[in-house]
Amino acid sequence: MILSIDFNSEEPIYLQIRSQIVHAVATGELQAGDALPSVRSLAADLGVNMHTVNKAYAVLRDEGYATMRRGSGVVIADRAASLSPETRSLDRDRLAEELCRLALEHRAQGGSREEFVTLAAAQAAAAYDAAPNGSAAERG
Amino acid sequence: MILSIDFNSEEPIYLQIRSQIVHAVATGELQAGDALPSVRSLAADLGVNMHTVNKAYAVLRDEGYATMRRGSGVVIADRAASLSPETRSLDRDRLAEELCRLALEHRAQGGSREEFVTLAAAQAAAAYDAAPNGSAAERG
DNA sequence: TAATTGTTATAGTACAAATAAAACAATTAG
DNA sequence: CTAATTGTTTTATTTGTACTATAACAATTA
Repeated sequence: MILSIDFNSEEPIYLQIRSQIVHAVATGELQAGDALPSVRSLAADLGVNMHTVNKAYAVLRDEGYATMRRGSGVVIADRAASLSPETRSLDRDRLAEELCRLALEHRAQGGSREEFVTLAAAQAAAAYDAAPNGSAAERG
Repeated sequence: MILSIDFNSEEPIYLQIRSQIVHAVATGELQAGDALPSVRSLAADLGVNMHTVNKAYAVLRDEGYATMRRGSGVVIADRAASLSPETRSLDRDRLAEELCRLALEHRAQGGSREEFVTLAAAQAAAAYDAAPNGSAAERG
């Protein structure tokens, strides 16, 4: 798990950290039970402040991706098992909302419905192909 | 064209204004040649500062959605006709990037590829159905 | 007991968002 | 031509977020 920070990016550092860890969870590079580096050590590795990493971890905890316990550290959570149906539904609503926004902007720019759906399917395929932990066949 | 501002939202006011106008362009409620209210009058209507509206309009101008001329005002542009192929390609790249991000987060949350594609298709259909200016059949 | 870990507090710098008041420049209406 | 309207620019203030810095506190682990 190697993180790279772009200090010139408009995206806040703590969100860059958060996104890359979520990415690793998506691809299976990080799995439930895996330990994340401590707040202090990751901060030292990245050359950022301790609080910046702590904020990234706190976001991951609030989103259900990780659990934090002082003394023992931060561990990737079993999100599928720990999520309530309500939270799951909220996630789905947020996804729908973002897709709606993208579709509308695409249309405003003169793009076709077919083009949007094709592009979405292509990106989904790419996201579900990136799998360092196993073959795509495992997920049907 | 009625705009509503949520002053408690995390989304900046000028982006709320921008988004709702893009929304209107997408549905056809606003078309090329249509005039937008002046910076000062819209600011007065919404109860915000003149500069906030001006910034929203400037963003729309930079994105190719509108043209601004002092004395005459702000007018919706014919975006499809005025866009260069390079800009069009950049828009497509940005869309792909956002879809990629959403697909990865969906997978990280335990969602399936099929679910993502289905949801994207549904939102696209909704976006292309919202049409106050004509029937869906007009666009094939 | 000592080290490590997350947590909290305080303070300071930097930047963006929004507001405010005022003036300037180009276009339009009378 | 004149006056009103419109976008543009300048300067300044307030507010909130991001990030850094230092320090201490609390729970777990070795």
